[in-house]
Amino acid sequence: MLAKGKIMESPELEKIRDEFTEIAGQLSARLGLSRTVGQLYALLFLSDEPLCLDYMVERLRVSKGSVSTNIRELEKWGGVRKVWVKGSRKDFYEANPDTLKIVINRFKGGIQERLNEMSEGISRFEKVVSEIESNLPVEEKKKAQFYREKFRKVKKMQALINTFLKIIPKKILL
Amino acid sequence: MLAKGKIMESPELEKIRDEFTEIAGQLSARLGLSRTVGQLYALLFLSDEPLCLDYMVERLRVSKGSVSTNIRELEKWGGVRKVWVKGSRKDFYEANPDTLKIVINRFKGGIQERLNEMSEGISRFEKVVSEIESNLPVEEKKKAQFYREKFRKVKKMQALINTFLKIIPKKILL
DNA sequence: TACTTAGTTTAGAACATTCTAAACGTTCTA
DNA sequence: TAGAACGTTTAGAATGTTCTAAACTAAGTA
Repeated sequence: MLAKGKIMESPELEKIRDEFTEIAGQLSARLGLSRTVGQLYALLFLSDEPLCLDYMVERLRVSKGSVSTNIRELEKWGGVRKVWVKGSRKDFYEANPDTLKIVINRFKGGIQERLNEMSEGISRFEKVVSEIESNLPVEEKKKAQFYREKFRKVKKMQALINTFLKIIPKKILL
Repeated sequence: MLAKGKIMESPELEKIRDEFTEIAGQLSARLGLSRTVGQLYALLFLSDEPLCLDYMVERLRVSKGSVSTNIRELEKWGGVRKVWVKGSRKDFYEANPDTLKIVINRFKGGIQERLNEMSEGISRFEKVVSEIESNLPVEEKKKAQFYREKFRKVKKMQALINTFLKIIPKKILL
């Protein structure tokens, strides 16, 4: 199953590895990823050699389909990469050791997407308000003004977050 | 329904408000909160007066139970606060205007909890490894060493994230 | 060509989350 | 004290996600 054939493991080390992957799985689930994604990454992170699908299936007791789907998900955002192991026609994977970078990039990407969605909405709203404002009765005009103010606040927040996201890598990575 | 009696609204402004809350709801859902929490906060954020449960029920077309539960969730982490409106025995709420602070605090808290869980695990693992290491066969000793190294890496990451979380408020808030 | 091996895709099962509707407990009012 | 007003709690419905099992595709091997 392993790249260079299976070796016997001490039950204690085996247990540590299982618990490690389990914790990573929970972490992953809490962060909005699937549990299996976290488990897979952890398993590879804690391995000194590339692993094949069947091995991961056996170790984590999950279905082959699930491993297949989730490992490709991981691959998509650079969490693991496929490696060649000569003498085998299986796919082997190894973890990208730069865990922090992976997490941060994914995280940044997600936030930025959301911010963009919000921005589109806000622009649209501002446009509508300026179009209708002159035709509103006094009371409503006040409300329109109030909305404007709020939209400005939201945009300011978005800008803050954006500049902040840009400085993250410098601050945290080395 | 409103604190000072209901006023007619222009349909355009009404539509903007509904879309605004909708977007906030989606944002909220993506960030791991319930959709309704986001909608409630957005509705209050965009209101120039405190709102009561029934009004929120009517505006968002969600059940009273859901509003009750979710507004208290929001209250718990400082997103909204209950205000007194004289002449009514209803509960009125207003949004904490410091949106960014709320989000960041919640976010920080969540991450820190997860880090602590991880830390506990890692400490336990390190203890076990050092206890059993001397009794392991050569091949396994190497693996134990390898595990140690990985644990050290994880701890280093945790430390980085922790110091980073501490500087967030200064960097982003004002 | 038939068989084996490996990975992918998919229909539906299992599960967790969040909602609704309704019952409920309190507090106020007449 | 009866009834209304209000918010809370809860059982179960609706929904969404992620898994499994099995069918499938592709590629190597005998």
